[in-house]
Amino acid sequence: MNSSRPVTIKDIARRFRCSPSTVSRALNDHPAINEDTRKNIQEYAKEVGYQRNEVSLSLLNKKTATLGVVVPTIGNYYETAVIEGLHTILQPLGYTLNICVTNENYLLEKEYLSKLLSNRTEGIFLSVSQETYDAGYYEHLESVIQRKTPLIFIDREYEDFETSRATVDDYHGAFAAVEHLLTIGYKNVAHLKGPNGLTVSEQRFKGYRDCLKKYDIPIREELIINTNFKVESAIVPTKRLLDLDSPPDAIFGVNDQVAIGAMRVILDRGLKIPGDVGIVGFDNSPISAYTYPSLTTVHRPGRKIGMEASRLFLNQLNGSGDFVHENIVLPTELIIRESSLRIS
Amino acid sequence: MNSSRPVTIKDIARRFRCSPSTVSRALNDHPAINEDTRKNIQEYAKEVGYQRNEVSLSLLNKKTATLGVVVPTIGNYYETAVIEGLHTILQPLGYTLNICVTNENYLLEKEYLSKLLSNRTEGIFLSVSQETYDAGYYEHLESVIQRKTPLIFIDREYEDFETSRATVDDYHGAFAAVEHLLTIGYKNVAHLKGPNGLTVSEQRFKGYRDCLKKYDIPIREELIINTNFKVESAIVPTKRLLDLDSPPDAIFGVNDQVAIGAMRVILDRGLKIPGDVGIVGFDNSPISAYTYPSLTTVHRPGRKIGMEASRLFLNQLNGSGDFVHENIVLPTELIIRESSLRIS
DNA sequence: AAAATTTTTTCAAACGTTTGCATACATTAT
DNA sequence: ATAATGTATGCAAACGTTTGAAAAAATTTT
Repeated sequence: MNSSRPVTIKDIARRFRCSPSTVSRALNDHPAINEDTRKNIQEYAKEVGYQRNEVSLSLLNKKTATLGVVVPTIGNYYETAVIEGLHTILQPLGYTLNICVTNENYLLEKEYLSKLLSNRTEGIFLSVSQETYDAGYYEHLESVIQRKTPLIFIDREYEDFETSRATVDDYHGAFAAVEHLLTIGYKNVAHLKGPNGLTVSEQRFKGYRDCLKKYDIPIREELIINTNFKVESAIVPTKRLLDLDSPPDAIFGVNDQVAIGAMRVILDRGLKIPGDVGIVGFDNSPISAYTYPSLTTVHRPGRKIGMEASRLFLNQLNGSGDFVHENIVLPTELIIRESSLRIS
Repeated sequence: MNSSRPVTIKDIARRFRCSPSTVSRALNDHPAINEDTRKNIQEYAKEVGYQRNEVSLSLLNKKTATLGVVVPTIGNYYETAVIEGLHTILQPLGYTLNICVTNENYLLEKEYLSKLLSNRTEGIFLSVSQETYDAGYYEHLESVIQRKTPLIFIDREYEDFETSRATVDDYHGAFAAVEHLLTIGYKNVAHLKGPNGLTVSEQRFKGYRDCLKKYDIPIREELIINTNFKVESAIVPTKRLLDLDSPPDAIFGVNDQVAIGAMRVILDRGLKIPGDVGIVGFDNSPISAYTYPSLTTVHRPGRKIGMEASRLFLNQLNGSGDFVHENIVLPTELIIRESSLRIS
C-alpha cells in the first residue's frame, strides 16, 4: 500500500537533486531554465502525475478563482438558466462556481456566506432566501460588505443595500400579462400570488394590481391567493377561486408551475381553457410550450440575467474604490399561447 | 480608502504585542491561555471581523472539506433531487459541495476533474457526460484513481471501472412500465429512447425489449426512436410514430419530459389519452402529477440516490486500503395515473 | 589567463495558521 | 533561600508554491 500523498514539487526536486525553485520554474516554462532540465522535469512530472497544489497557490497569491453562487433552490428552470448564464461568462475566465443551495433557509444562507468568505471566495452572487427576506435579517451580509468582496444580488434583493443587482422587470411583465387578458375580453382576473415579502412576488403582484387599476377594475381581495411557487400549492387556492359565488374568468399565476396546477384543477371541473377560463403563467419554462393547452407565459431571461450579473461582477472587480453600483433590469416578453386565446 | 486586506492573526498579535500562537490559541479556546488574554483577543477579533483563512488551514492540514459533484446538467428534477440528497447527508458533516455542470461536454468534465484534484477536493461524485460516454474516454479518470480520491459514480457509470456506484434500477423500472401497459391491453408499445450509449437509456431500453420478449411480442424497430431527454426532442419522433401504417397504441418515454412532449402531439391529433394511446414516463417529476391527463410514470428516487452515494463516500473514506467497492442499486416504483388507464 | 558576460541554479522569504517543545515567570513546598 | 511545581507565552517548523536577488557555473571576450 503506497500511501497516496500527492507528489509535490519538493519530491521532484529531491529526485533531480535540485532545488524546488528550479522545478517550479521548469514546470512553468520559465526562460532561465536549461532546456534539458526543463524537459526532464516536465516528463517526470507527467509520469508521476504531478498536479500543482492550488491551495498553496491560493494562499500565496490571495487569489482563489472561486465565486460563490448562493441561491434558494435549483429546482426550477429559471435558476438553472441563471447558473448557465453565469457559467457561460465566468468559466472561460477561469473561475470556478461554488453553487450553494439554501433551501430558503436563513441559517444555511448565513453559514454558506461565512464559509465562502473564510475560503476567500472572490465574489458572491446572492439570491436571498425567503426566510432571510421574511425576517429582514441582513447582518450576515455585513461581513461580506466589510471585506469588500464583490456582492451581486440576483432577482431577490434588499432594497436598502448598496450593491450591484441584476433583476428581471417583473412588474412590467406581470402588467403585460394581465393587460393581455383584459384586452381580449376577460373581466375577472385572479392572481395566484407568490410568498409574501419576496421581491418577485410583490413586483408581479403590483403589476397585476396596477394593471387592474389602469382599466378601472376594482381589486377583489378574494381573487388574490398565496402559493409557494410549487405546482401543488396551486391546487387548493384554485379550487377556492372556482368555488366563489362570482368566480374569475382568468387566472394570472406567479409562475408556470402554479399556472399548470391551476389548469389542472380547472380542466378537472369540466371547464374549458381558454373558453371558460384564461390562464397566464410566468417564466416561459420549457414545459410551458407543451402542456395541453399550451401556456401563455412571460419569458424571464434567466440566462441573460446570469450573463449580466457576471458583467456586473467583472465591472466591480476592475472598478476603482469609488465604484458606483449598477442596477440592471432586463425586460420580459409576453409569449402568447393557447391558454389565453379566447375563441370569441 | 482603507485597503480591505482581511485581518489576520498576525495583525491581532501586533495589536496585543503578543505572538501569533497566543492569538491562535486564544481564538481556539486553548486551556493554557490566560482568561483575560483570551477574552480581550476574542472580543477584538469579533470587533474587527476576523475570519480565519481556511485556505491556509487546508494547506496545513491537507484537508479541504470540499467535495466535487460533477453532473451533465442540473436542468431536470432528478439531478436536483440527487444534489439535495447529497446535501442532506454531507452538509451537516461540514462538507461543502462544489457543483460542476459539464453540459454533457467531455472537455469541460475533464477540466473540472483536474481542477477539483488541484484544489484537493476530498471526494468526487460523478455522473459522466454523454460525450465522455460516447467517446469512451476515461483517461481523465485515471488521475482521480491514481490519487486515490474517493470517486462515486452516480447513475451513468463506466461498466469497467473499479469504483463505488449508486444507481437506480432502470431496467426493472422500464420493465414494469411496459408490463403495466401490456397487461391492461395495449398491444403495440413504442419507445422514445434516450441517447445511445448512456447507461440510463440502454437499461431502460433493455427493460422495454425484454418485457416485450417475455410477452412474445416481436420488436418492431420502427417503434423505437431516439430523443435527447428534452421535451422538444419528442415532437418529431412522436409524429413519425403516429404516421406509421400501423401506429403504436402506447408509448413508453425514456423520461417524463419526453412523455409530455409525446402527449401533446397525440392530443393535437385529436387522439384520446389513454383511450387511443397509453403513455408512461419515467422520473416522477413533480409536474407529472398535474399534466392533463396526469402521467403514469416510474418513480426514480433521486434524493435517496444522493443519500446512498454519500454513504458510499463515507464508507470509502473510513475504509481500509483493501476497501471493496460497493454497488448500490435502488428500486423504482411504478406510479399509475391517468395516462395509462384504459377505459375498456 | 584574467576579466567580463551570459546562463543556470539556489537561497530565502512570503502567504496564514497550528502545535510540540522550550522558556519565562509566578507560586508553592521544602 | 532553594527547589519544585504550575501557568502563560514564545519559538520555530510545517503545509506547497512562487519569485526577486544572490550565487554559482559556464561561456565569451579581452
